[in-house]
Amino acid sequence: MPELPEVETIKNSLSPIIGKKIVSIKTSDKKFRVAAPKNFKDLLINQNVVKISRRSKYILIHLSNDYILVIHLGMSGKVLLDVKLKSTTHNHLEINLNNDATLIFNDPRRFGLYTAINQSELHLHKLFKNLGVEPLTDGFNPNYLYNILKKRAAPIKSLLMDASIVVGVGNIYASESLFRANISPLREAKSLTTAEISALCNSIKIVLLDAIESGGSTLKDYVKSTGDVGYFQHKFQVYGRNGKKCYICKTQILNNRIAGRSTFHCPTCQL
DNA sequence: AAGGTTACCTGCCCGC
DNA sequence: TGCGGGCAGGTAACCT
Repeated sequence: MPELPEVETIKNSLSPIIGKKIVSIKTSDKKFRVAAPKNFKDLLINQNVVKISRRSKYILIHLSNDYILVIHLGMSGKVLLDVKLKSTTHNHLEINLNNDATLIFNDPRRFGLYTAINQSELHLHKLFKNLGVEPLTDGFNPNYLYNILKKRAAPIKSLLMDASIVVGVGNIYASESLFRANISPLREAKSLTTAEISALCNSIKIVLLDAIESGGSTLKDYVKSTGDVGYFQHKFQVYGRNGKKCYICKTQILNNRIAGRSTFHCPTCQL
């Protein structure tokens, strides 16, 4: 489900659990691509939530024993605080806190994960050690991007979704950022001019910030931990608009498959 | 080594 | 109504 804006929105909505203590935990014991450690519950029980942060598309819930409850939502994951779902079939984590609140991690497709990692080992962990820069930091700038893109022949859109280059940009925001920078997603990365790279870098930041401000994008049933929906989907210029007219020039929006993913763009506005 | 393809899962929507 | 196919916001293992 979520890209950076959705994960950031969910993270922010979890602030009510800061300072609360974990009193009980129920897991589904269903198989995930990354298994939680055997002593997962022991690592969490009786610990206080110290703070909540985000790295890439991972939600990090920092505990008083220096362990971090790590949650990734994959394509279909949700994190809910005191919200009842129609079906609890895919609840994999139910965490009860000492204020009677319940945190739920629900994920039908199980492309996400939950685990506990010691704070001191996080940056060495296989899930984190190859992650690139955060797009909303100064480390993500035209110079950084140029030095990587100049050597690469892949379509620019594929590289925007490569988390070893820049994290958090998924299939929606890659298409939306390229539209706003007037760059075709099919372009060879190394063919981009420095001016185009600057525009793209800027577009990515603006689109992500705008989406965060809108509470993320709700496609099917994306909900914040409060159960509320996001609104950025109403601002999509190209994503999912295959065959519809470009809002700028009225040309039909195209859907191409790039590295196995649907990719939307306006062939007139984006060159 | 880079880039494309496939697999991992369930649910939903569409056409027959 | 039922079934099969295709698709879905992510990631990583695997092939050229």
